[in-house]
Amino acid sequence: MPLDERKKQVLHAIVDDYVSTNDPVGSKALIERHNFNVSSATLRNDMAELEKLGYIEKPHTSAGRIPSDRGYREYVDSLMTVERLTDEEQEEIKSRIDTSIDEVTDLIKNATQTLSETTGFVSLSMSPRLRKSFLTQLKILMIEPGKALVLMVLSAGVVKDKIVRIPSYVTDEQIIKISSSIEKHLTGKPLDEITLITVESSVDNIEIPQPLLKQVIYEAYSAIKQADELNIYLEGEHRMLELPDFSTMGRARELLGTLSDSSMVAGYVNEIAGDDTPNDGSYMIRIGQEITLNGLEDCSFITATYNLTDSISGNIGIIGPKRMEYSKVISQIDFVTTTLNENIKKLN
Amino acid sequence: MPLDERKKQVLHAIVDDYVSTNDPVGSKALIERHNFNVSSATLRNDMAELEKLGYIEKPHTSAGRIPSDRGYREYVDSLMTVERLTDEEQEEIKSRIDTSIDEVTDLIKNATQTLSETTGFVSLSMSPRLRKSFLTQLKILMIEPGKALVLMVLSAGVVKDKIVRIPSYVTDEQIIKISSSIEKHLTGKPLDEITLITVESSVDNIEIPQPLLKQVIYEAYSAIKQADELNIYLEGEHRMLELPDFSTMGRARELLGTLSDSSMVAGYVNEIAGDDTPNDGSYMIRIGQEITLNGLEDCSFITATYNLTDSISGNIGIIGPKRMEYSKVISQIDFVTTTLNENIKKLN
DNA sequence: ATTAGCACTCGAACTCTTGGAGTGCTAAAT
DNA sequence: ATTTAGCACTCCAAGAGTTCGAGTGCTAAT
Repeated sequence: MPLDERKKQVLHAIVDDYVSTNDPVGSKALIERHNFNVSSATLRNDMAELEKLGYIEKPHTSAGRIPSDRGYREYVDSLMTVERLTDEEQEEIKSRIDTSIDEVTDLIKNATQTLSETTGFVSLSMSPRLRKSFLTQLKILMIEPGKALVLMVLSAGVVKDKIVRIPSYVTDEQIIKISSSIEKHLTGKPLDEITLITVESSVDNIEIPQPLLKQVIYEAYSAIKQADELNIYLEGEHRMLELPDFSTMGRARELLGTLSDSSMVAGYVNEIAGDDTPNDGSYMIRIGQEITLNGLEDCSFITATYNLTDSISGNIGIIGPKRMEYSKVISQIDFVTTTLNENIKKLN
Repeated sequence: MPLDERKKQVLHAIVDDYVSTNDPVGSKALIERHNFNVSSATLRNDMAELEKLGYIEKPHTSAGRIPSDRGYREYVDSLMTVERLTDEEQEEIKSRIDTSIDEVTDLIKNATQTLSETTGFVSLSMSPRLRKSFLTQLKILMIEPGKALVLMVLSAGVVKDKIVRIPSYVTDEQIIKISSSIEKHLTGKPLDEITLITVESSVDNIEIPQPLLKQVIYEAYSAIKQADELNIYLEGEHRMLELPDFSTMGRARELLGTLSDSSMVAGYVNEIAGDDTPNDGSYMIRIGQEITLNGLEDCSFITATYNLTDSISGNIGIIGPKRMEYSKVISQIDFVTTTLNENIKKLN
């Protein structure tokens, strides 16, 4: 049974009021603050109904109501309207984003910081998933005997490198040979199509002792694979302590404890980013219990997608209390992401 | 007036008890827990004296005493004895340190994490100060038109690189020329002796248009300078929330807020690392108000020095509550640092 | 379907009380 | 000159009790 118009308004109002006051909202307060042309008793009936349907709940018998996860979900999906930021707000964000940065990763970091500052929440960004990008250059450079640098340039203009250990008697010439041979065969290949076998077969007819060759190749391969790893960057954890929602030590502790395990968070973000294909290419939301990470039951995740190229993208977003101004936060994320994308384009 | 023997013992006992119980300690409790062969009244007199001298203080009239910053300082400087860790504790630490890591920065990170885990406090490491290290290789590699990678290998075996923008009409050959010319002249020079002028003069007689050359050189120079920047790595901030010392939101907020500004912390650590020349090459301590960072009035800093080479070193240490088991923590830091140094050596 | 009225609930905030651990001081003992 | 026993005093922490107000659900009337 779909909600009738007034019930929708009531739910909308409850979410708005609760978000702004942080107090459970009661029927009387609702009447005072909004122009329902009915009495509080009527609202009480509506609220009882909304509770039965699972949209709102009461912390205890004689308190007002607060939105449940489902209530927030309904609000986000069908009730709210996302407004554009005002010109001032846009200006504010733009001014914080440093346009002089010329390395993509720094650019993304900068946008992430901006996001945390403007929302007041934890922000995060995930490195682009590079499995679809392809190698444009691969060089192995001798650093000193026993130590080499594998340097890769990927299609997105991303540069990755890794120091690898090699047998100390491998010579400069041998490395150069191996390097150019691998490069010749692998250039243009997507990262996820490169396997140990591909790498090995790319150096077929080189007159270098097998075991030695094997080891160098293995190191080169693992360097390539490492370039494909997920990287997450979290920013502004301490801001969570400012929020009344986490003003009890227990909650705060659990939350920051979980966030400190960044690879766990990364895994989760990656998961939800894969789940939804963002409808209009915009944002994905997870609310409260929908989040499977420990200690984030009172949080919401909102992530958007930024693009390095048409096919290579990463995520940027926030983790905030589920009691947040979704409309505003979404438009902030949206604007930051848009600005970020523009700046990335300018770099190419 | 130096403290007489019993007063020293009293102060020692007060610090020990307060650290382990987190309760202000009174004369009776002291008698109960320690073998002073005097009455509580005598201890009361001693305590009054110690208070007059500024070693201890009372939170309020009818509470026990707690050590003042000065009291901790006395304890650390002259009272405590640093014990070796037990074999089990050493084993514990060793097992957490991953010996298979083969990149120095990862090694340091790993040691820092271990330090936070074993102490339960925030740990930190500062990248080595590289100004004294010298260039062993410098290459500029073309990535794509308009984009190049400056790659530096420093004497300590450290590899640094930076993507730089260059005019898009600079050709591969030109870059190679510039690169090898800079490398030839700069190899062997300590970082802090490299100025823009040095770099410029190293490419004196190259037949490349001046303005273009200038820009490439400037970028190369700034890449070199960037390699010399201080980098700090902080780990385990969330653990501070577990401590009773920061169980009030206000303190916790302020603390984490300050720690979130890592460049500020870096600046401070650098400062104190420069202040003291560690006597026996071991650790430096700052207690309570001695720390000039906001919100760290109830903390102590302990840092030690790790060495990449004889002349190149960085810092590793912890930030914990000033109410900590100094003796134990110091030996933990000491052991982690020793282990780290050993592992670094193994890499060379 | 809506509303007025009413009895009932429950937590937040306050006050009050009590108990215990601590102190400083004084006067006697060593 | 130290040390100690004794005592009056202080003050916080914790628990118990009280009050207050915003909320609720239900019923009967509109």
